[in-house]
Amino acid sequence: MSQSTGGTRERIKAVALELFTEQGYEATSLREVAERLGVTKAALYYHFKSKDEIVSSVVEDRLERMDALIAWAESQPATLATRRAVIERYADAMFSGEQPSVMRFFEQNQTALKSLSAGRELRGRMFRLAAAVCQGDDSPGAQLRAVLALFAVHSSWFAVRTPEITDAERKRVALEVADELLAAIAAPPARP
Amino acid sequence: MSQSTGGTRERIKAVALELFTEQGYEATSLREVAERLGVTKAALYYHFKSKDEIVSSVVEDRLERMDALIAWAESQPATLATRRAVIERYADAMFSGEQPSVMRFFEQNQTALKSLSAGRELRGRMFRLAAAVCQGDDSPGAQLRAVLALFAVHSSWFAVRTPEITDAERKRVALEVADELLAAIAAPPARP
DNA sequence: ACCTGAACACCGTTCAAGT
DNA sequence: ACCTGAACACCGTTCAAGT
Repeated sequence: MSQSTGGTRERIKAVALELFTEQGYEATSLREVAERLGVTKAALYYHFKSKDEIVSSVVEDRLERMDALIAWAESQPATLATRRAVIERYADAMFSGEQPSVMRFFEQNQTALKSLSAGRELRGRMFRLAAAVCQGDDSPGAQLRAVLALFAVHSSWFAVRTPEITDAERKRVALEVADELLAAIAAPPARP
Repeated sequence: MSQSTGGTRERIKAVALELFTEQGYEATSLREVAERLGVTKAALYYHFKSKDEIVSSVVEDRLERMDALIAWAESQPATLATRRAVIERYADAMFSGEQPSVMRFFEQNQTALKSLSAGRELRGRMFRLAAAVCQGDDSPGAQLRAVLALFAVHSSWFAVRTPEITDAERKRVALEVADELLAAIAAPPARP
């Protein structure tokens, strides 16, 4: 509908995501992005308000997915089954569609993301999701286990150095380790 | 001995570490560092070859500690007791002396560190240490658990949001969770 | 040995101007 | 609506020059 900007806006997003992931956000200049598109640096500012805002648009989908997941997680009972389901859905989201590239970008640019609005939003969502995962047990141990269970999904992308391992295998092992961590979070007494 | 540079070099390191941690490496300009010291930007280049090299000098101690720990870890038998001892020593190093500030810098600047020589060195050491921790079991699950055990130490700094928790408590809970993860790494058959 | 002043190429951003 | 050219203040780095 409001897609009046032809394809240029999408092409900028794609090229920026690629370069930001390869070289890092700060290390990639808008001149490079513009050159790759055969366009002038100033042209980018017709489509985006700032460099920061290019990242926001890339990360948008992911933020929405996380919001949906958080809402769902918070609506479920605080049981082990819920915790496992949340992590599994998270892993599904991370390993599916075009999210893996966004994911690699995220891993590469954690620090830069801190000073970007989109980055702070993402970080906030991670903490809310972790809180939802350890819902019903707010002990330090539970908080740490919840965060590490989410990290297990992320880490499986780079921590496992076995050659020729498939994405499916990475996911399986991530969930296996996450499950162990979650099992040590206490479930509150069942409510009548 | 070769400490001919009075105290300026050390003052630069201290101020840079502080600002880099607060605002991030890329977001901190050398002008800010210089101004804080009442000195000109160019003066910094008398003491350091580049901005990058300021970080290297800050991270130097830590690299040496990690080298020592890796060497020790690799010389020990591949038992659960060793894995636990490595993580415990790692935690001790992270929680002691002036390392906590370097640690926070490290957490804040993971991405920037990737394009810095010092950062790549640190990352390399982390992987070697993880490999040493899961020595004797190179399955994907073991690799992931080893990395997460190290992460547990790091994460305890920010993942646990309980107010008024002490550093000692953070360390205790980190080691508790790490121990669980390590227990699931297989020990090779004992050698005669 | 220690530091300054001035210059360098590059950065993100703005804006009047063109089609 | 879409893009350019030229300018802005700022960045990291260099270097001749001062003490």
